[in-house]
Amino acid sequence: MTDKPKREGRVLPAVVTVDLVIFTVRDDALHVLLIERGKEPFLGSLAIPGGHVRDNETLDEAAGRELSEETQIDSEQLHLEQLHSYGAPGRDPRGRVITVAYLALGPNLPTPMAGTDAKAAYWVPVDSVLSGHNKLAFDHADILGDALERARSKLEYTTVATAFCAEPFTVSELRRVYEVVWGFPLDPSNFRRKVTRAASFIEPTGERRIAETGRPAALYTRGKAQFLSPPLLRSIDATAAQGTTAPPVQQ
Amino acid sequence: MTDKPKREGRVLPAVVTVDLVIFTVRDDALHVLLIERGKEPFLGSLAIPGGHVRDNETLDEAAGRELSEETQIDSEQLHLEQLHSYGAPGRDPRGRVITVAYLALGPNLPTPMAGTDAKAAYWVPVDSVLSGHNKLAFDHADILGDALERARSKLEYTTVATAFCAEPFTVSELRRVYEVVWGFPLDPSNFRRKVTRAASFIEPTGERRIAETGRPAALYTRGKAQFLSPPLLRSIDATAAQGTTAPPVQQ
DNA sequence: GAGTATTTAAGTCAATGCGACCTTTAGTAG
DNA sequence: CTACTAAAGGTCGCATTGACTTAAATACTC
Repeated sequence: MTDKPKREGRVLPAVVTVDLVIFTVRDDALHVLLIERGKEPFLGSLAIPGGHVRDNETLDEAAGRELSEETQIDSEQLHLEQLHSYGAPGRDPRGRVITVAYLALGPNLPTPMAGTDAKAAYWVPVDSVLSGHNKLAFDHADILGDALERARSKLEYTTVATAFCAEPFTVSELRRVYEVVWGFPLDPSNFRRKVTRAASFIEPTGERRIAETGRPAALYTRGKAQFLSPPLLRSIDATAAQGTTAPPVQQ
Repeated sequence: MTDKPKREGRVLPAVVTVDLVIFTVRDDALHVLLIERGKEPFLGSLAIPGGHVRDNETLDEAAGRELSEETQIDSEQLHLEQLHSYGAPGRDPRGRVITVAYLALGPNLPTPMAGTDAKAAYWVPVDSVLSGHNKLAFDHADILGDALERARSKLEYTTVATAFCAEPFTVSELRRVYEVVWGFPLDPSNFRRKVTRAASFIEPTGERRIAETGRPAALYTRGKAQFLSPPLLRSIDATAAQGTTAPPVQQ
């Protein structure tokens, strides 16, 4: 609705941006793409990438454009969804800025070497940010926290975990995604039973991958299912678990 | 991020609004609060209520303010959460308007007789809108559809269903909420077993309500639990069920 | 080539949760 | 007192899951 009279002069025209929390799994840890700010405010601070929405594009298109600018990856390859909007009056010292945050998930991506912007970009382990010595700019720590919880819960009842895997992938690689995002180990056998019996979660290719050691693993591609029913729940007592580094791998 | 240069003149200052999808259960059907628009565009059309975000308030505060303006109800009583943001270029013919949609759930509310605005407001059955002969203004039909799906899925894994019930309430009233929102009947006995054994979903008051007929029902208040674990899933085959009127009550 | 290490894959079993269905309880109406 | 109604509680079988064990397939070592 937009038909309120602009009485009291309190109605605001605002700047609208999109910010992206881009997650990937590398080195058995969840990483987020951060940029180093090149200007005030928060010059030199780390921040999640983003940019202005242009006047001829939808919010989703703006997010997709920023994503490919930052990662130089075909944004079709990545999972991208709107997360939440943030618009507290003081969140940007320059004025009223409403940002629509997006969550992107992708397989181990190349380090983006200075994208279209001259900003330096890095993959940073998420838990090193959250246990944060170097604080993020603006309210980006809140956004990152919300994105992490969204990702964790989406792994429970959807099939998005496959977005973290480059095709083809093995069941162990998929399990490693769950372990790294949730922060605790899963039983390999029960996990295999769950994902292979779930309808259209993963599809066998018939191929096998010869590992350096151990039995060759069967390869799979993403199935067409979007949801996991019944869900794969984080165990109730493990809900308190925190940390996003590699969980203690059971030896 | 807000540090992009305004090159190309394509960066837009936009109008930001909040729109509210307010659901309640009355007469065994899910209803949504709609207003009749008093000015162009879409003069005379039905729309979900909303208004501009003011320059000194957060998005949540703007939503809460609009909610109490429209319903004249203490917004503390209602469940209110951000739903999604909509900002397609053409969604408002007057210019670029980004709206942050909120979802509100409440017990059977009074019909708001012309709130602070002179607009007429009505409770309308949701399925009569969706099977829609009278189309909603703007992209409000999309917003309503997203809100309905959000409400349906939130009933599965959270305890928000109690937000539809005025305290104290009975198990049957709570079950009726699920049936009306999901659109199909539930087994009364299994539902009772589920909600009474779930930790802190509902708390018995010790009181009973004498009905016109049948055994008196025990009364409950909302428990402190926010999540339902394990969730109460819509049955898999019933996922295709549609409609939000009263499901066929098993006689 | 036999044995070991390692990882994948499959199987077992008890406990839990749930759908379907039935029985009992506590009130009203006649 | 009897019929009726809705609440409340119980039973039983099936599917899923967690914990654990066993088998299979490869590389490496001696």
